[in-house]
Formats: sequence, structure tokens, C-alpha cells
Amino acid sequence: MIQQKEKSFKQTPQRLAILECLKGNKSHPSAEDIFQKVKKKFPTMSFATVYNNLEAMKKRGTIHSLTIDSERMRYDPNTSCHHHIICVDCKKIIDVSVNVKLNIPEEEKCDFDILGNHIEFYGTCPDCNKEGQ
Amino acid sequence: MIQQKEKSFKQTPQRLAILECLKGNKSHPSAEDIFQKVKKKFPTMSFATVYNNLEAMKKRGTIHSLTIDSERMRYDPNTSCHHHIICVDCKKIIDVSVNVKLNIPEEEKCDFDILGNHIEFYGTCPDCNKEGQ
DNA sequence: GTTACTGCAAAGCTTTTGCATCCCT
DNA sequence: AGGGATGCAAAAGCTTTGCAGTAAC
Repeated sequence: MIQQKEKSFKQTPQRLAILECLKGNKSHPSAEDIFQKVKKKFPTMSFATVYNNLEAMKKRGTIHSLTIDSERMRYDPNTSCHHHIICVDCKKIIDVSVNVKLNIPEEEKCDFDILGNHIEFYGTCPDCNKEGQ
Repeated sequence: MIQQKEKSFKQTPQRLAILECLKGNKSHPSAEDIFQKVKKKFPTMSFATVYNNLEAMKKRGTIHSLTIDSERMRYDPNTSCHHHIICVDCKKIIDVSVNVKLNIPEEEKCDFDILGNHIEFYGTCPDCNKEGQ
């Protein structure tokens, strides 16, 4: 088997800024959110750089992307097993760490190899409930 | 309280064709998929008509939309409670009806009103497993 | 010196919208 | 007849890509 040399991962200031912005961030920001925040520090920051870096971090397993918001991709630096609640009105996303063991009966799997799962709870957040009266 | 007259829902041939295409369809098609299929019957069919109708049906609760595929919206005519497995390679989606009762402890909810939930299993389908050897 | 990253602009996709025309009820 | 739906084209988002210049290693 041919030894695949791993591509080096350079520590550029922009990349570090994106990582810093994401670190411990529980708001599940979109690429736009991240771009706006990092742009303050690097006014020349390009959108492509944000997307390229998010993609690179995803591939390395540093972050996860969430498909829960149909309007845009959301990113989560917390790669440990957890789930989410999304507000159907304002699209706010919060973490949930209910620990359920989910097993699919063999006959339901249709020979899929299951790698993992993610539970999306949807509802309305307190802020949107207030307004909706 | 003012009586809101319900908007009439006309039975146009195009709309019926879209409904027909969706009825019992377990492939979780995208708008493009539906468009291509219905276009065979109605060569003048417009993309806007497909989207308008899917949106209208969603509002009426006739169909659900799935955010599980990050590349595009997918539609599901099965509105009863069920979950999904998606193939991370080819994005094939199949139904799963594991019946789990998911309750979030009060302190995790952060005062959200929970309306429902959806479990996404992800993995690789038998077809993609074969190729990947 | 290499290799990868940045920034810019343009392109690519999916989805939405405006509007004139058409047609279901 | 009238309200809604259709079809077309254009626009609007989000995301990706090509490429020349630049910076990390």
C-alpha cells in the first residue's frame, strides 16, 4: 500500500482567528456569522478563506457541521456526542445532552452501516414565545 | 375575532401531478427530482410551480421537508412519526420507524417549548460499501 | 524553496420572487 | 367573474472554484 503523505496544516493568523472564534462557541454560528466576527480582527478576510478553513477543519474532525437549519450550514466546535434543539422561528440552536442509546433493529437498517446519529428537537424558544402572544 | 376565510386550494393538473409523484414515494426526492419526473407529463412545467406547490403543501401539512441532506431540501409525503438514515456518500435516505420516547430533562430545555423531534442516523448504504472496497 | 493559504472575483446551485397570462371553481 | 395558479425570467442567497500573489514551514 502506498504511504499517503499527510498534507501539512499551516498555522495562519486567519485560520487561528477562525478557530479562536469557534472555540467554546455554543451559538452554532453560520459561515456568515464567523466571517463577520473574524473580519473585525482581519478586515481583509475573505469569505472563501472562511469556507475553505471550515471545510478543512471538518475534514480533520475538529468541528462538525449541522444541517438542522435549512437556510444555511451551521458549525459546531463541540465534537462530542450531543444533540440539538432549534427554534422554528428564530433558528436559535442550543445543545442537549440527553443520553439515549439508539439501536435500530436489523430489519430496519436495510444493510446500512450505521456510523452515528443525531437528534433534532424543534420547538420555540422563550424569546419567540414572548413575542408571539 | 375576525373570521379568516381559508384560501381556496385549486386542483390544477400540475398540482395533482406533483402530489401523484409524491404519493407513497419513499425516495425522499428533491425539488429537482420532482421537477424532472413531472416534466415528462407536463413539458411546460416550471420550476417555480414545483417550489410553490411544495411550499403550499408544507404549509397545509400534506408533506414534510427534510433538512438532513445539506446539499438540498428533500421532501417526504409520509407525515407520520418516523426517522431516517442517510448515506453519507450517495445521500440516499431511507425510513426508520424505531419507536423511542425522547424526553428532555427540564433543565436542558432552557425554556423551549418542544414541538417534536427527528432522529438522523448516518452511515453508508450497501451500494456505496460495495464500491468502497 | 516548497507547499499550502489568502483574497478577489466569478461562477454554480438551490430556492425565491415579480409579473403577465391563464384557468379552476 | 375572480381569485389563485402557472410559466418565464430574473434575482437572491449560500457555497465553491480558479488563479495570481503571499506567507508558513
